Amino acid sequence: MNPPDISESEWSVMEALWESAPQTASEVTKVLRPTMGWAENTVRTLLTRLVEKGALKVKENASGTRAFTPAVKREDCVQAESESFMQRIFRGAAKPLLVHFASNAKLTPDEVRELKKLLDQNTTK
Amino acid sequence: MNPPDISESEWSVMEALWESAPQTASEVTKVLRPTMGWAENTVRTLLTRLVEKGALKVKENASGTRAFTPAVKREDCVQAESESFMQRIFRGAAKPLLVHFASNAKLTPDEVRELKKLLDQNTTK
DNA sequence: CACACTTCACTACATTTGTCGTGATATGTC
DNA sequence: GACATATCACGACAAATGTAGTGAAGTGTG
Repeated sequence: MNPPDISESEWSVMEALWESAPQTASEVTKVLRPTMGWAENTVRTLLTRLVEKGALKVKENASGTRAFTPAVKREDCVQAESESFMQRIFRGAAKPLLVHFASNAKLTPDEVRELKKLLDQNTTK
Repeated sequence: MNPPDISESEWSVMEALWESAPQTASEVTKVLRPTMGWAENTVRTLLTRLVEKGALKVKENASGTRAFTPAVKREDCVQAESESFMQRIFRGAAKPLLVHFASNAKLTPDEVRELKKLLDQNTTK
């Protein structure tokens, strides 16, 4: 039910597929090679592991090649990672976390306005 | 210069020592056993690894036993972990991160007020 | 059809992490 | 001084991660 654990390298692969899916192994490789510099087999290994973990689904097309599609929603994974990060580093407390990032971030006045609005909704909700 | 990578289990050990230092291995064990259920040797291994990584310093006292003290500041480690988390999950962008946590957190009106103030300072700074 | 190229399934192998166990040493207690 | 205890340094070992190589099998091309 919960999104599976996705390692750092695997996360890059997932991003490529959340961005656009389905994609074959070679397609994903083409996308990631510039940034990651990975050999195609490396990408294939990551894809296989992600399928085993249930994070991806494979679809075999007519010509026998396979394409990969996310089986979990990005938002769910973000949620899970965020939760675990907050636990680990901020002892589960949202406020210190927000304080940390709100103090360190460089934001435009517009973004600040938007965030303040979100915070207001938070209160009233 | 940069804080070393600190794994999840290791982080618990660091927390114990940031909380109070110096402490001997047995003291740290006593602190962590209830929550973690670790054998003393497990704690010792983690301590040793943290020393190797340069996250802890050892001080041998008169009686030959050793006590551990953080060699890196918690704030610096939090900073590093936060940065890498933001990179990984939010592609380095602070705003979506803040949106995520601001939307999901349960905050008291007071906390909301405080955060809004922080955001304002952010703008003017 | 024979060969080159693509796609895969397997295997491999070093590191890091999580969890200890063993055996030597040092110390406090009778 | 002999024994129970506490403390350490080392070694162990499985699972997860990062990063590929090999060899078989399918496919398009002359």
